[in-house]
Amino acid sequence: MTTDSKRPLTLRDVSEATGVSEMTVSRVLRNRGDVSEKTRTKVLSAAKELGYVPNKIAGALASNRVNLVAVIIPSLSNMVFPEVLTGINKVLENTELQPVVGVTDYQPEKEEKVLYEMLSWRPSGVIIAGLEHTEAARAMLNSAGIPVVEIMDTDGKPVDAMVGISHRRAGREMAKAILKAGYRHIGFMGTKMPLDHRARKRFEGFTEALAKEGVEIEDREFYSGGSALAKGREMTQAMLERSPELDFLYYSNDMIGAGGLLYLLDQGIDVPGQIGLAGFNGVELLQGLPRKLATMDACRLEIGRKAAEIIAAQLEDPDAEIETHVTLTPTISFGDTLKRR
Amino acid sequence: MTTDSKRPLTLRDVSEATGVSEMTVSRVLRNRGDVSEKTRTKVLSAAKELGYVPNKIAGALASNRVNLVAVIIPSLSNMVFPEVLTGINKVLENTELQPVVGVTDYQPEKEEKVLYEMLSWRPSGVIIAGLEHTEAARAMLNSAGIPVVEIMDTDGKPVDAMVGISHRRAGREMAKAILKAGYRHIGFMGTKMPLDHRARKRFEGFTEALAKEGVEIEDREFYSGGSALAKGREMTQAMLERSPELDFLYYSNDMIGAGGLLYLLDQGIDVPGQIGLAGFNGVELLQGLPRKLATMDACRLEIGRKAAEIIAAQLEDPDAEIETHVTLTPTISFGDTLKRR
DNA sequence: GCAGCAGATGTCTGCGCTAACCTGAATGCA
DNA sequence: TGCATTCAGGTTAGCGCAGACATCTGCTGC
Repeated sequence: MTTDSKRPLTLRDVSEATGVSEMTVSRVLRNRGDVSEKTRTKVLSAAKELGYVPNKIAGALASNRVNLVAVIIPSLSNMVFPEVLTGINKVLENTELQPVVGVTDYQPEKEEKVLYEMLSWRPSGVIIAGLEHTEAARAMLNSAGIPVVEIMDTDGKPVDAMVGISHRRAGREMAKAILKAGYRHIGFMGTKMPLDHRARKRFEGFTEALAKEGVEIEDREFYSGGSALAKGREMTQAMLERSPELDFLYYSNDMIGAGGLLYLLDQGIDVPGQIGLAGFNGVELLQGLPRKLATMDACRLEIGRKAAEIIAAQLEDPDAEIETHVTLTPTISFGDTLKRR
Repeated sequence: MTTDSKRPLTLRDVSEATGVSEMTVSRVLRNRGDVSEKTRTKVLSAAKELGYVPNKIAGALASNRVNLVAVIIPSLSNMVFPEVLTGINKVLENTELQPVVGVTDYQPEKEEKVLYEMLSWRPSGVIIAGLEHTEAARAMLNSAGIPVVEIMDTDGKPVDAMVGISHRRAGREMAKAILKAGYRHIGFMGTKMPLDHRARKRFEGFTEALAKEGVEIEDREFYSGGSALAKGREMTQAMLERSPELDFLYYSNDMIGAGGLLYLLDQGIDVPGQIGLAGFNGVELLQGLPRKLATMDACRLEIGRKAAEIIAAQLEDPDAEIETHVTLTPTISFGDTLKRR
């Protein structure tokens, strides 16, 4: 079918094969301008026959248009960002735009590097996680001259647009719910991640709301690496041995919360009677647990969707009036682990 | 710091700011050729000052070199592909190469489209999941003139290189292990995915090895969508109500297996005495379960790593002798759910 | 003192494509 | 019939950068 040639094919090859000019071939392949049905089919069949694939690099340079949207996220290894990506994809699928993903591993310098690399491909927009960036990164975003949406978090000032939830508020709300349910001796477990600003903000909001009622966290532990589920188990065991008086455990994510839940059930401990539990994220996984862990939905899909919509809308009409500061409201889910019986 | 100008910056702007030629600026920014220390620092500081970001589109067109590696995978929503990506990243981090990810949702037409889109950016290599592609996709891969590595699966003929495991064999081995442990009444649960060829091949290998010993699967069920953990629960319950004589359940992935395990433990059923269980993938999650599910490691990280190494090696020296058909051997892990007491 | 050479820089050209403009033929309409 | 308009297609001129080669300087060695 295709002839394996040395030199990669260009418009000229297709043009020579059909006897029309390169420009006409270009028009056909892009569905632009008036081309007769006859030449159109002739060109298309020749292109297919040859196995011609347009060179977007040349096209982008000539037209100064690139259909790429840079998406920069810290990690792929928990389910939260893939779900955001799904939301982005859903929206961009209906457009000419294509997401391109870069991963930063929660490292600011790496974020800066990835951003630089991506901007050097002159994307049409940027979706980037978080509001905290190096100064250089912020400067790049500022002067890139393209729509920028910072996602996940709205506790801060964005470069351009932002879509997310207030993690501080999320922490506060959970604290209030816990206190309201009557728990008073609270332990906290989370990731050892000084650079996960969202986890940090949740924690701050949490302790702040507790403090307002004169309550303090009585024990805490942080982990890094390893299987989150197993870590949740281990940490929970260790913490309860150390601080048997605790009556509530707040986990910074659902995975370790689920580990803790499984451990407590194993031990025959009454949940939520003796000890209450809550996590964060509202991951789908929880649906299959023996008992539903209390959690708070992080609106991941919706964040991705909204962010992509903002980019798409701004590109379609740069002067359009668009809501550029979107704060979604996470809903708390009490499950079976946050209520006194 | 940076001045927000209308027109995007080019080499010329930096060149004018420093008084040297564009070419010298280009040389400095790419660390190529001899440039005096004095001009080097002058150029670098000017570039930084202006906030100049090179235009890789123009660079790629001029040099005919693109540092992108297309990575095409079916999904991001279970942990297997993200882990493959991690392996790829680990290797490419030490090179100039950059992965670019495309997702196909297990749809051949979408795969074809994504591949076309990616090839139009003229990447330096392609890593693509699976050996089954549309004829057009195969033709594109063939004539792209770049290294191609097909990953995950080695039961078939690759376009160029391949790295993976034999899923047929994986299914057979598991069947043998189950029979050897003495189980005879076997049920199967999996995803309703005619296009997940790897799951299909495992299933084929599995039934084939059972048949060799005169055993047949006595019940089966397929699901799609929803939380895998919850589905595992539901399906397991349904299947055991329907076929109480079963003494072993084989799940096509660990998530539903874990759901099944949790259900059985809830019910107080003796695992593995009364019923044995096994999944597939060796996901990290399992480490935190009350009982370790038997499973088979799919070598995901290693597959990603190897694939990236092949690409990197071929690009470094196209004539190098490289092992291009790599079949890894998955190890079976018996856990606590595959042995008669 | 000058050939010889390496280092440091500039000039010119073209990568493959598309925006913008141009041309010639066919058509419409008063 | 004459002129405007549409259609179908061609021509020209870059987009921003890097390769190839040319140029110029300063220095070594004899």
